[in-house]
Amino acid sequence: MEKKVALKDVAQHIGVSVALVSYVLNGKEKEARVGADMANKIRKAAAELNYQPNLIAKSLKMGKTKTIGLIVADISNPFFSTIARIVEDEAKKHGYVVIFGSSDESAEKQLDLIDVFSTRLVDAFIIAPASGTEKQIETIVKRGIPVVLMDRFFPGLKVDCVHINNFNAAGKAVKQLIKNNRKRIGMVAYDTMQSHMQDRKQGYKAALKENSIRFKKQWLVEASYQNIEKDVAAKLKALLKPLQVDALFFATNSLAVAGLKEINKLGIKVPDDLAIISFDESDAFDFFYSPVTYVSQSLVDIGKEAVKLILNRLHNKSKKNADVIVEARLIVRESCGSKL
Amino acid sequence: MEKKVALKDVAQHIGVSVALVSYVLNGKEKEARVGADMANKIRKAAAELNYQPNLIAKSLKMGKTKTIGLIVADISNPFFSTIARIVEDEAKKHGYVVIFGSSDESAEKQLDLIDVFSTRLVDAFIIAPASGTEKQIETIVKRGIPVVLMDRFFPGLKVDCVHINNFNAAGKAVKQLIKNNRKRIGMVAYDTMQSHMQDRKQGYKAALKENSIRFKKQWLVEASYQNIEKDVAAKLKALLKPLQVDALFFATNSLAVAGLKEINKLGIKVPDDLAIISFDESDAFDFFYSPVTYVSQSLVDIGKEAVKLILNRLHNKSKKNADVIVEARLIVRESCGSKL
DNA sequence: TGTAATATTGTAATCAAATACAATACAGTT
DNA sequence: AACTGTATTGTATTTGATTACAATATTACA
Repeated sequence: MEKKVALKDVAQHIGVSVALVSYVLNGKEKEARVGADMANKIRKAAAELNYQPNLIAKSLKMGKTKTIGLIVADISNPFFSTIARIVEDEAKKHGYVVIFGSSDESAEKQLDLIDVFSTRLVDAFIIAPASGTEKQIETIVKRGIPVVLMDRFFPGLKVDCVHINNFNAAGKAVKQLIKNNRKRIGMVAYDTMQSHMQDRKQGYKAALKENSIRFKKQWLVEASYQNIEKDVAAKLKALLKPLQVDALFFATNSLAVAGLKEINKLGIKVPDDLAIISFDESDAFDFFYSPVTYVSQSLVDIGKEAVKLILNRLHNKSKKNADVIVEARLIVRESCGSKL
Repeated sequence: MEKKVALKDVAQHIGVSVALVSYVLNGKEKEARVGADMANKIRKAAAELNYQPNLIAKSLKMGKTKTIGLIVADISNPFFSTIARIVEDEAKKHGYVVIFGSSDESAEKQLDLIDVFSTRLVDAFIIAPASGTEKQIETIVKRGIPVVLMDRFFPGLKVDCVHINNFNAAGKAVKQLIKNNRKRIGMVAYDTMQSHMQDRKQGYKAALKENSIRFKKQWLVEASYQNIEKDVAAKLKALLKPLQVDALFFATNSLAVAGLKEINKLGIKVPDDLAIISFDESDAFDFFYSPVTYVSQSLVDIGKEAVKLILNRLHNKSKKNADVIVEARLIVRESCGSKL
């Protein structure tokens, strides 16, 4: 096990002060007026000794860690891991590294993660906030640490955020079902107050109303995040046996995957008996016997925009808070039925 | 923006030295023989001021960052993101945080990540190594930094690793196909020298041989990781049109997803025309019209064991290198056909 | 040659925390 | 009262790097 070589070692190796080495290796020879031959000698020595700066020491001195804390509901969910990958790539381009944490939609766990990341002095946060964590986000902002919310946000809270227009997206989906002559349209959502979910529900209801379809309470199936499988299975069964709707709109891919399994189990035929539209993508949607129509959010855009906003904050280029709306489009396939 | 409160602030607040505060807050009052009332006063002050230790400073002093660097091929791949989640949870239990990076199976990118993580002084690495990176791993070991390889490993290299027995697992899958009367069994794999892939191919060939089936070169379809989609589509088409096999064994879920799409496109019926078995899981497998039989690796075990091995190393509890074999079992469903 | 101006390089403080060692205080003993 | 021993608390160094400022060397010019 070789010991690490530090600035001091490089300096001693050629008999100069650490200051010089630091200046040269940071490209500040000009400002520090270091002689050209000295500079070369230093660079050569650093290379010879294979000097690697200690970023921890640098962080301590500079007060910056070049680290972004990413907090999502669950990194194993493809929706978030895909975003994570984009964030990773974008962050790397600018010398940042990402540490991640999964909140499981729990406010408590999220607070824990924020604390842990804070004591590690992450330079910024990118968060898909759990329900009821507005105060947590506010605290981060107050501390002067850049934050970007994604996927969800808190109306009224002054923070940068990136998300789609959930109200419209849901509306688009529901209108497509209506266009295909469906009149009794159910929705499967999470029972959370989070803005994105509320907006999807509102968008769904508004689309019904706009088309003079009277919303029925039992059409809205709400599952808890903590046990999707069981909740969806049980509550959906109640709605589908006997069949009280002719179409279903799923608020997320996880809900859809759970729901489609139950639909298969009940032997309901898509789209003839029941038309389907979901939010987000899934490999499963491509292989369902009736390829699933879905609202596609550009995860690439979400990830890229999130990092862009964070970098703007970090470089003080932004004044007031940004609210970036990312595109969402309906990918129409068999599952939503057809006009006739 | 409030300034951070440091040890010094707490000390000044009650007029004592930082040493005392440090001892007390680290639970070393006994060793340092700090008076009981003093200790209480300090704890109270720390709480009042909401003191949060600066882990960066601590890391510098202690030479430990309580951080694990996780390097996988692609964090957006559910196989790896699922493991990442397990690693995250296990690591958190022990006060560790995870930073991640995706190598895209590129040796160069992987080296980059290792360098970046090294300068940040991660305490340990968990890596699913890209092809041809044995030297990189060796270097880490030489530097005395704990590493655990997962999913893949390098025969002969002395490092801790966690993986399934790929040879046997592949054999099990192929034998199942043979049991179901398939005689012309193809395999779709990656064209890499990585041990896990080689073992799967060898297991496949051995199973054929053991059953007196003569392997034909064209049965083995090899795709490059860089463009799965096109490679699989093109090469599989060559094998399936006209149909030269009556069964296909996919070496990973990504390959299977790409392959199944092509199979659908070609209108080949599973399992009647073609029986299917894949490695790993996927939501897609559940929804394919003929539910896909697959080799299930326990990702939970892989993740947990990886962290366990790392912690052992970090606590010097381990002497020689461990080689943990995780269970893999065949989940038999429709796609692999039946006996008659 | 003396002095000012400029070019180079070194010194030392700083970041926040840990800790070896020093220092002081106080009680008990003779 | 002087001394020893233990109980408490403080001082100062260390970690590796950055950087303001000080110091020295060199060159230019009168």
